Amino acid sequence: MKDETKQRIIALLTEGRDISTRADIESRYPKRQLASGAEVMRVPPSPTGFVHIGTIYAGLVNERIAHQSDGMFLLRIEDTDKKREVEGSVNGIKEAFAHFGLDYDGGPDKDDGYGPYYQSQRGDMYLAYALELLHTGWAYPCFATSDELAENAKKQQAAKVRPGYYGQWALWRDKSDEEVVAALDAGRSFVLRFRSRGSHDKRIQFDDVFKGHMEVPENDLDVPLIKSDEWRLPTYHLAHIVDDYLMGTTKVFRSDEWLPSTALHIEMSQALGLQPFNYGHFAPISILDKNGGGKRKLSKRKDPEADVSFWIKAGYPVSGVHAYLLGLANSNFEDWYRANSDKSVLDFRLSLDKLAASRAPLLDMTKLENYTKDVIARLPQGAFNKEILAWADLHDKPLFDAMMADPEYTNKVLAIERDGDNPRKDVAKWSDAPEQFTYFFDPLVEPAQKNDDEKAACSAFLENYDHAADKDTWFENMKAAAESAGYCLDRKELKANPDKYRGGIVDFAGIIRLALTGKTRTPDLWSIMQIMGEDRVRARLS
RNA sequence: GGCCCCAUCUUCUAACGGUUAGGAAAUCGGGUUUUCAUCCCGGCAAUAGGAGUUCGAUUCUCCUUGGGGUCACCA
Repeated sequence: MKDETKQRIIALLTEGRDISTRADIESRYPKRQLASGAEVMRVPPSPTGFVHIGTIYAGLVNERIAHQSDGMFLLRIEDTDKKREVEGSVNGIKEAFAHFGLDYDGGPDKDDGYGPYYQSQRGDMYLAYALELLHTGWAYPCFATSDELAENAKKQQAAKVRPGYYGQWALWRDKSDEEVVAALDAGRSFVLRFRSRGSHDKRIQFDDVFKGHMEVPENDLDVPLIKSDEWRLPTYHLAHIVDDYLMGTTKVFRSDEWLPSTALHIEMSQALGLQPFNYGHFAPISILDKNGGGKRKLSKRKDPEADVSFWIKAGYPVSGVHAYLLGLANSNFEDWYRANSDKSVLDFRLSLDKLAASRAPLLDMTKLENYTKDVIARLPQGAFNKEILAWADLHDKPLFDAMMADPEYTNKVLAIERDGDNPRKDVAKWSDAPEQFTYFFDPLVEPAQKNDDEKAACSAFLENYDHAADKDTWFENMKAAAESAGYCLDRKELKANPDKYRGGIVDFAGIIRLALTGKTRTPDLWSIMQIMGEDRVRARLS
């Protein structure tokens, strides 16, 4: 291609804008001054909808590796596809990162000197590198229409050859200068494509942080570098190379879907005279298909738990989520967690060699709740109250109002059986609050309908009830009530003559519990009654 | 279809080539708590299949099967 033609292409790409040279740009982004061993990690979500829990997982891993090594953690918004962009997504990303405690050192609205962290604001930089590639013969314009591309693919399918834009199938790779000029004259739109020098028959090697030594075919795809749209933004491939180079990324962690394009990214690095990145590919979190189809990637459509706003609304405590995710990343976390119950989960040191996430781990909400229950049980009372109230304020106004109406009573309610070495573990997420506490608040409780047996049991209980009694005496009283109502106090006796009794003390207590709370599983009855007060107890049982 | 990744209990996983294949979650059973939980103890449960290398294979090699990814002007 003649220089003159290249100049025309450049003029069209830049639309008269003054594009800095690569040297200029690189002088503005000097190498970061960091201690040796410090890692610069990043997570690059695209603002195309809600935030995926996998992004939080990747974010946590990258953030831990960065900050454990006194390095930097960056959040880069990959918004090069303006058509797919969804309004408000960036806010969602920022909120989700804030919610899950992923503090980035560089990111949207937080420039550490290596920004901007919106790719759409870095267009000129990508162009500078793209133009260099054009000059050095590593790029060329392609005027193919989508119809032509589709026809190409059809032919390849018919010929049973490997699909893709490469070699002889690269329509515009070897066009003459005249043909390019003609297309330019006709005003046809074009993309700038990479001119690969690789061969599918040859193999290249690289070391993956997680998967170890890899050997794959060389890239030979002439992928688009710069799109034909009005913004002239780059595709992911170019943006990744340029950004991670300028931002000083030391390790590129990404999900497995990027593995096949790693050969391309290595070739592109070489085309720009750069050292290829240190890549690490991990399997994305998946979920068990409800229709029995087996494991699959967590899908935004079918699985509400893929969306972090589900997690936030449900009110899973952040450190419990951290614990679960850390356990997914490093299986030795569980042992550490048990041995260090007094420490913050973020004191755990994540190790890369154990993060051999080879298979897609299944999201296990039950195991997650096992962690969150424990985390909540360990929470200081003040923090617990604050979280419950905050959740209720947002999601259960009646409960919130009832709680606020009598703070002293509410404090007692929320503190029930949370002290001591073995606190209750009834609450796995803040949205469990209504189920656990609503029954304490009169305005929210429907009077229980009692059958004759229940009525008899309740009145027997009340006859023997002494609100001022201590727990032991209270229990003696309950036993007396049970006996008078026809319940057996002795297990063996009950087992021997089950027909002689209405049931055991367990059954009697169960009736009282149900009448008092409407539930079969609650904290200790005496404690509940002490908190509720005599009037309320008598009202509910009569 | 080509290429690539992956394969241990139901789930998450551990095991320098030598272990009764370990732990955790779930589940089941027992115990403590004269109620509910907590807590403690125990049970059930796996190396996808087939060759090969080796004294010895979950571990290394190959094949088969199965799952996933990719081959877009999406990232």
